[in-house]
Amino acid sequence: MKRITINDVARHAGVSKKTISRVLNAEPNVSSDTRKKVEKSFAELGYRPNLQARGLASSQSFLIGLLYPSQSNSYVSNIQKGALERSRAEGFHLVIYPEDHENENLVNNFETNLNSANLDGIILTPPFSDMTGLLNVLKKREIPVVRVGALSVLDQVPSVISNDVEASYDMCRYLISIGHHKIAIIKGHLDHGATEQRFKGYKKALKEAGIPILEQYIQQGNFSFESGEDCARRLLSLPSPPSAIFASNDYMAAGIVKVANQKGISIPHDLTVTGFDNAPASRYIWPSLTTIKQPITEMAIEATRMLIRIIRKKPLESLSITIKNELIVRESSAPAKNK
Amino acid sequence: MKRITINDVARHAGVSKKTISRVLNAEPNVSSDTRKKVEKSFAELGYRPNLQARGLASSQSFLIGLLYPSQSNSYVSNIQKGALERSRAEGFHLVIYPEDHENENLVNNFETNLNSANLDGIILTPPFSDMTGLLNVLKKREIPVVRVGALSVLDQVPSVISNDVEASYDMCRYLISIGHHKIAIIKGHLDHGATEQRFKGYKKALKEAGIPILEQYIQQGNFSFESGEDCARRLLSLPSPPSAIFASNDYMAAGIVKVANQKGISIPHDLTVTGFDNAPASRYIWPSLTTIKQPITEMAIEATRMLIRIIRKKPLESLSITIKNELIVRESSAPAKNK
DNA sequence: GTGAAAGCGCTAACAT
DNA sequence: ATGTTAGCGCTTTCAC
Repeated sequence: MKRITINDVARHAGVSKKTISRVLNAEPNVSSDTRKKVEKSFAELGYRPNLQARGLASSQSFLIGLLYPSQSNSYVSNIQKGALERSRAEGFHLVIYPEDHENENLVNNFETNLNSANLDGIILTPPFSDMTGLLNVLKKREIPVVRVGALSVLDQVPSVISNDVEASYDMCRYLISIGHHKIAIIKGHLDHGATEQRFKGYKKALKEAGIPILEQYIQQGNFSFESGEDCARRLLSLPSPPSAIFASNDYMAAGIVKVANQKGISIPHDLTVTGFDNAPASRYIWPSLTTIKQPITEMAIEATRMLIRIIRKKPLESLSITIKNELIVRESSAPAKNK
Repeated sequence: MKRITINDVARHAGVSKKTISRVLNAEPNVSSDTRKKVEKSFAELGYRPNLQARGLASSQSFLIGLLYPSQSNSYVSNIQKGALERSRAEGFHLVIYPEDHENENLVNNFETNLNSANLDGIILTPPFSDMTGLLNVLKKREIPVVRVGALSVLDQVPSVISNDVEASYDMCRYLISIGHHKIAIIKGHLDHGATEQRFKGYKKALKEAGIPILEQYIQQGNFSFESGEDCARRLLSLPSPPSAIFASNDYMAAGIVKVANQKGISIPHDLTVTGFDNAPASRYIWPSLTTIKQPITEMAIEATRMLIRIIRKKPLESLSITIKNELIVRESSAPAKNK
């Protein structure tokens, strides 16, 4: 089966190659008659342009790269979902690059990809969104970049974020509103920017409500299930244990639930537990977790839309877009008991 | 920053374009002296070949497509992981195509991708691995394909599978070995091929052990958490409830755990629950689930390896490769109580 | 509004 | 073992 090329279409439609190309690229200066004729030929011949050839001639690739940490989870699936939705709609293909963010050679490795694939643009997810070394290389090579979930605001590098401080503030406000005063927090991994943000929201909400922030109610976790268990054990053996524990992610919250179950502490009757992220597991454990749903897919859609605008050299409406998080109340939280 | 091309390298190394090309493609007939000289020039100039140009000249794309169902989960992440590991090592890029498997236009949509991206080969995951319509199109276009987790054995279309019948047989053998006779099963979604396979293993193990297969111990679920809850409620209100329930996936098993917890039935003391898939949630719920770990990443690695061999027109050792599943015993199973 | 010519960076086929 | 020539399928440039 011989491949149909632009020449075949040109012959079939009785016009020049260039006119076909114009139709293909939606360029102006084609009469609507000609355009129709050409489109008819496309259909009749079953013509599909060759990406490689277009790419070579126009130094494009129609490929968008997605860089994300290799030990990934549901966050990444949702990012992929969003990025694909837009790329596909605009005729781009999505090429995925999981990388170990602790790898020394990260920038080098990734540059090799860049060069060989000739990516038209790149979407960065955390923690890559804040790696200045990487961003500098990308900037020097003038490759369009959009950052998702970045912490720092950088001139010239567009980003799409959600507000973790606000979300965590909302969560704590909710806990306070249902009568909790003894609210503990389990913090996340120190390397992760979100950790500090989520802690900020906690402090803000408590301070505003006039609740003292107690050292013993602040535990350092690392986002793992096991660290959630450890911190929960410490919190629950305190002389005056908290009535609510806010874990900085769902896996740690799941660890709390396990420890509580083992100790015969009933959730939410005796203890309220909340998480963050709306991980799939948050639905499957019992009781299901009250948590924060980040608009991950939506963020990726928006990021991809922005990226394609940059690739096409169209102006951006705004350099940074914030999408709201959502509080999801499930079974693991209930009003504090009056004592 | 001007792009370094093969011409620059040729000039720099004092050889012809073609020789550079030979070194690039690891072709024979280059003296090791020349090869070294060229490689030195590569390094000094920072030369990186252009994918588009190579592709156009050799009608390749160095792109491998991964087709998977869009409502995907941890299965897909693991497939991606494996496929990437191999593709990357061999200089291919992975382009992802989530598609709705119930979409009527699937084959057409996907053909458009094929045409425009010029994929060198395609990896099919369930349920696409068994779609004959799709396979026929791919065959007609002579595009290399490898199927992961396919049920049917097809001539000429290589596949990498794991043995669900055997895994489910192993699971039931394990339950029997720790003293369970009253073993119920919750079946999966009827459209899913794995459902029947997993049921077969169950029947085989019970039959072999001389345990009668009781109608009331066989429940029809659909792989969802909620269907697990429903089936569990029915099973646990039976006059003679089972001492062990084998759910055909982890989400349904999580549903059983929830219902048992609500009813005050202690797992594994009063009831053993097992799942299938080793989904992340199986670790996070309490008690954690005894389950089957499918070698998903390994399957994808193997599939990609095979695919690249086909692309390179090297012979395949075998048309179908089977990788063993693994039984993971966690907290949700315990010996049956003697009554 | 349309077309002709040149060339993107590389490899295939054929020399030598 | 190495080089020459042509051309992959398209876009760019510039002409009409």
